[in-house]
Amino acid sequence: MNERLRKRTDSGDEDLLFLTDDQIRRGIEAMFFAYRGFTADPDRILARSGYGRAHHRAIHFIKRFPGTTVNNLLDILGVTKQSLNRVLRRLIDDGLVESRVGEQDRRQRNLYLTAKGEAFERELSEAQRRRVRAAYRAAGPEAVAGFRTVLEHMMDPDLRRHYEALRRRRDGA
Amino acid sequence: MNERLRKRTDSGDEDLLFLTDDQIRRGIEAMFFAYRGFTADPDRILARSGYGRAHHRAIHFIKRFPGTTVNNLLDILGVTKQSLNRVLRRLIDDGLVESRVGEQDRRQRNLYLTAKGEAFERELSEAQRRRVRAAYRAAGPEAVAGFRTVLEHMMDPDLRRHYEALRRRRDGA
DNA sequence: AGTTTATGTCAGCTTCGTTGACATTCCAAG
DNA sequence: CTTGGAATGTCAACGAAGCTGACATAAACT
Repeated sequence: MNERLRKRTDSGDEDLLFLTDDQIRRGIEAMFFAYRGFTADPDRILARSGYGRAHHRAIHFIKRFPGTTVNNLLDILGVTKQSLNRVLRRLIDDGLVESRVGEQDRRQRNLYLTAKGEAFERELSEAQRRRVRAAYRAAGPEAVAGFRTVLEHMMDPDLRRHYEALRRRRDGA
Repeated sequence: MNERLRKRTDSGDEDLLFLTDDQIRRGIEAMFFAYRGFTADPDRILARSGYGRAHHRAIHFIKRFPGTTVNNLLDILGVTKQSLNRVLRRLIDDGLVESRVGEQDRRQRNLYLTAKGEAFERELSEAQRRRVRAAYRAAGPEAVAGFRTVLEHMMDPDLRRHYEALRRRRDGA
């Protein structure tokens, strides 16, 4: 572990060197550069078919929550329905996503990936997982645990709770 | 530390449970949600003045590298010069950034924040640091070290080297 | 019957990516 | 010294993907 972060005073106080403005600033820049690396591979694949990150996000969450409704997706993605609709329209027209009228509530549309959509999702997610796995492997398990911990604290708490509720609902049913 | 990540076989092999597809996928989603939180506060401030993230990025790196050239900024930001120019044009017209013709090479433009630009930069960066600092504090120093380690490995290695060379040049001169 | 909710769509605006064309400046080869 | 290519910066136009506002439709709820 970084020596500069482990120093303590002999009175036992936490050393707060990891909270200096300069350390924080480095973290901010690292986040910016890392996010670029994080999206680079899927971006290339998406560009081949004329899609963007918006399509990737929709595909990803439909894969995780098959049968989810449009409203649900709106909450997770945090965009307007007009914006999502443009993306979804294209995915449906291209035969990657299927939209079925809800059984209990026929106003709702339940969204599913088609076989073609599943294949594309696999291509995207394998590319991205490869990159993240390489970073994880290089950094080691302790670093990964810390990485996840900081990210959890950086999210909007409401969104995090909402998302975990969705996951529980999915896994519990 | 997460117990599931610490298990080892009695032969001493690393347990690779932190590299399962499901763990990686959770990391990917965490990255997505965290990045939203990470940019939320500056986004609000920027929106008040009709700016976007592109302006924030330009301001940030001009602050870090006063007198940097347009080409330098292009390498760091990873966009086309035409795209950056629009952003820079506006910042210059609004009196946040000053562009001075290079002394040795008069094709170059050296970029500086004006007093007004410095003030705006401070407002943006304080908002973002507040959020990141809160996450750091909640997660603790070990987690932060791990966070930084994983992010470093997630970046494009060439970009990382390039950026560190710039930093050394700045700090060494 | 009237209201609310879920979804979809049209029009129009903005940011911020892109490519192409072009002007300016510098440097180096002839 | 001149001239042609390389580096740099700007202008124009296009596209993707956000946004707001208005409105339509259908289903569900009261």
